[in-house]
Amino acid sequence: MNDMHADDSTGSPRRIKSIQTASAILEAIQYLESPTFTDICNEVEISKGTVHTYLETLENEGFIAKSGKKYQLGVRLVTMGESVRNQTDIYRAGQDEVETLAEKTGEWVHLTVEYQGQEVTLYESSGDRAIAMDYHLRMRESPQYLYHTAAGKAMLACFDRERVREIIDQQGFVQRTEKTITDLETLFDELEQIQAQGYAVNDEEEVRGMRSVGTAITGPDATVCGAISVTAPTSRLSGDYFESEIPELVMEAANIIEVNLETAGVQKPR
Amino acid sequence: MNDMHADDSTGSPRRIKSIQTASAILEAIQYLESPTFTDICNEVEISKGTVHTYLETLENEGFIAKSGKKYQLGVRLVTMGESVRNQTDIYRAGQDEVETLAEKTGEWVHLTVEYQGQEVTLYESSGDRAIAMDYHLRMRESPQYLYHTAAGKAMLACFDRERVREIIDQQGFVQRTEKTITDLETLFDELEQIQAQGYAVNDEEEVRGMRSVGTAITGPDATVCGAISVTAPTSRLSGDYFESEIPELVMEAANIIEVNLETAGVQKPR
DNA sequence: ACGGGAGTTTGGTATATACAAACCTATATG
DNA sequence: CATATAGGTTTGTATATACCAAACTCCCGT
Repeated sequence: MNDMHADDSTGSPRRIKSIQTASAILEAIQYLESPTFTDICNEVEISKGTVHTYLETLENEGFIAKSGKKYQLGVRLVTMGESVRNQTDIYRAGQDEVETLAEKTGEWVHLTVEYQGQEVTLYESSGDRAIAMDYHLRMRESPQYLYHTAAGKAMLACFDRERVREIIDQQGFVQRTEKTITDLETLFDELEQIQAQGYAVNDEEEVRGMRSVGTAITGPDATVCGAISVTAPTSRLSGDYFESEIPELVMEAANIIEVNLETAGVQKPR
Repeated sequence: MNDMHADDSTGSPRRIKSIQTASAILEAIQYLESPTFTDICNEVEISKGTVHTYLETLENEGFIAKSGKKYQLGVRLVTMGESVRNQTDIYRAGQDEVETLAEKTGEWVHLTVEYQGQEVTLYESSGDRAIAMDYHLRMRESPQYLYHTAAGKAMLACFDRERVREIIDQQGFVQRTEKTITDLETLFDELEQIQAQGYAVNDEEEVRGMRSVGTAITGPDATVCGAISVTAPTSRLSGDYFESEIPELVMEAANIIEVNLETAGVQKPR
């Protein structure tokens, strides 16, 4: 008695359609930066009147805010986002270590997690030599493809290969630079290597002139729960520094975070 | 229990009920920290089956995440929250100045905005002497009452007194310490004083042993768009330092942010 | 094995939703 | 100045859908 009205996606659990619609509208607003009413109508395929009602409601609930004629996501989401971070174990366990690593290296350090096949930045810290702010802004705002970054690849390397295949099947390969990985075979080869050496590198695969080194963080239950990475311009991140010193530091940091997670888990197992 | 067409304020706009319900569920999850299914059912007065459908949908959309039997807000909210901040003028215009001020003073510095009569922290930075981390965690996560904090009072002082009255009418006075303001008259008197001297202080009114100094930030259109404050233990924040040096620094920072806002507005007037 | 609490699925129905089209309201256009 | 046009809001209404209750499954403790 499974399929009655063979509908979309997995199985047929009931869903609240209005929430899906609201979600689409929020996504449109986030994507379009500061869209006007009609911008939103054009993005989502819903009648004007309906969109209007949704916007009214979302604004009333604090999910969006209207300033002048433009819509934006609302500050309530800042509060909620903060709440998520503080409840996420890896954030609490890793925040200090990210800062320490940023100070040691002087570069950008990111603490990320995987979410629905993409990479989300939970926390970041910049050392005193860190550059390319714009890029990092974008990175914080929107999820990234896992195969684009060192931290992402480090997490992929821990996943079941079947799962990796599913993620890629779903997303396809998006080429960002001439060095971006664009086929499964290359990716799988690299994942093997990452597993062997314990860390991943990103050699101008996402942004030209930028390299990074990342490694996965595993929780007490032995599953990956995130990754940490150092990012810097190729000019500074090269030679022995790139190939052994930084990887060493990154792995050390990951290790400390893992220990923190372990002890945190002991403190409140429930 | 509720009146049928409970339309607040303007006219009777249509609303999507499902979004309101979803919002209530999200709020419950945030409030209850890591509730189980039944916890949520008890918090919101909706039948089990319905709650189930909502949770399925919200999880599917990334607004919440289930780990084991517990529900939490989902990482999508982190991304969205970050996006809000980066699109908020005062955040972009003030971030650097907050950090500078934190370095200069060595204490906690907060950049906040008003939202529905409450105070939301957009950004914060801690100097090297900053303490009482727990308190600041809470502060970031949940909105605060404006009359509890220096930054909040600084904003209130810029509001129309009628608006202040409305906000208080709605919220009532919640006493946190023996120094908390608990009546309108005292509040209004203080607001006058704040307007006169250009900054507000919080003398252990929210947390015992903690003082702060804050001032409002006005945008190019001459409306308040936020506030900045310095917070430190009473032992360090006293005498001339408390009464003139720090206020001086805070007002200077606010001024710089206002200039940034001005020029930012000129750059892209759209 | 049994009871019961926790969570999930299902049927039916009241109603909330979403469309279309009418309706305003500014801003351009002739 | 009149008119056109796009941007935004409101309303009537058929129908999709959200909601409850109750049946059901699963899991845990005894």
